[in-house]
Amino acid sequence: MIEEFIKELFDDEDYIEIQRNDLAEHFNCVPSQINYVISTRFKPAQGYYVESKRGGGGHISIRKINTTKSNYLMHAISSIGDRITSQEVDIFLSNFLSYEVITEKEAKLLKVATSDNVLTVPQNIKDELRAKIFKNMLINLVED
Amino acid sequence: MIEEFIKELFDDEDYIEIQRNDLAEHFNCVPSQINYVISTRFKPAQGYYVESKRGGGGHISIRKINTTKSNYLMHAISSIGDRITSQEVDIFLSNFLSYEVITEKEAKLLKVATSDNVLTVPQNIKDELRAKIFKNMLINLVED
DNA sequence: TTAATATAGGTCAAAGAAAGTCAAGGTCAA
DNA sequence: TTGACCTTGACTTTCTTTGACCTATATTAA
Repeated sequence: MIEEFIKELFDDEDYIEIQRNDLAEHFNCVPSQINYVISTRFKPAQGYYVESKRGGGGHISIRKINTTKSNYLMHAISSIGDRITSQEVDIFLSNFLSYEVITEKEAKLLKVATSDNVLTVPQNIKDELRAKIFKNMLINLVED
Repeated sequence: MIEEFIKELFDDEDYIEIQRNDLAEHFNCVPSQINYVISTRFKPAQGYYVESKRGGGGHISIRKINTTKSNYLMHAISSIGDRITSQEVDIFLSNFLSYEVITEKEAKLLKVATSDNVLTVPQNIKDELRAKIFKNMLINLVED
């Protein structure tokens, strides 16, 4: 019941905040019951990220993480061949950004690490090296 | 609430002055509550520099400082020469992490993009390329 | 020019308000 | 009757609120 209740709270949003004691009272159970539900039903593996704060005004916040992001990235990675140009990287990045699978900061890191200016190696191996760096970095952005 | 209120006061400026008693009255709390908020939410580590003056016309001034993180990173960047080994990168990263100037995820990206496995170029230019990639990525982590 | 007074802000410790942990016991289906 | 899952509550940890008392600065009166 508590699990259901919390999930309904999301209602289109991907972030909610609850108060442990209030919820416990609402369900007429001990507060630690809430912890139990959260730790068994809202694990990262289930696609949730939980934070909390104690003391006055304290609360528990739960964020839905988009597991499809990982799938999206994995798909992109496998579609990249042995070589990639700087322009192609740009296209990937702008797609990733518009689908919000990576952050601005991460995009910048990816771009810089694969930019022509930085990769001062002979033309014939540049795109190959770029593909290696790019793919390996992306793999590390896939969440588990 | 008080934290929010103060942060909104900045509104493009990087310097504000508040009066402790006024603020306390506005929020209907004891004046020392203001001190509490300031000391927990506007620490130097959070990028703020606080000064105050007692007596008539007294006030508390808060200045947004260019986070020490940026300075720390800038310093690190300029200390890196034209070449760097993979082991040296590791040391930098573990320092960055312990000073919390970068996130785990960013550290992973930096490591991957500069790792020996990924940089498949001749030994003699490997450390040089690594330094270029590393420094350029770091520059993009410096916030403004 | 002092001395007194008013007007700020500072400190700290105690009490209060949440949330976290963990182990003991309960339930129930296989 | 055993194992997986759930419930409970005593105790702990973390964060916030409050108020009594302290210190610094400005203003005014003597």
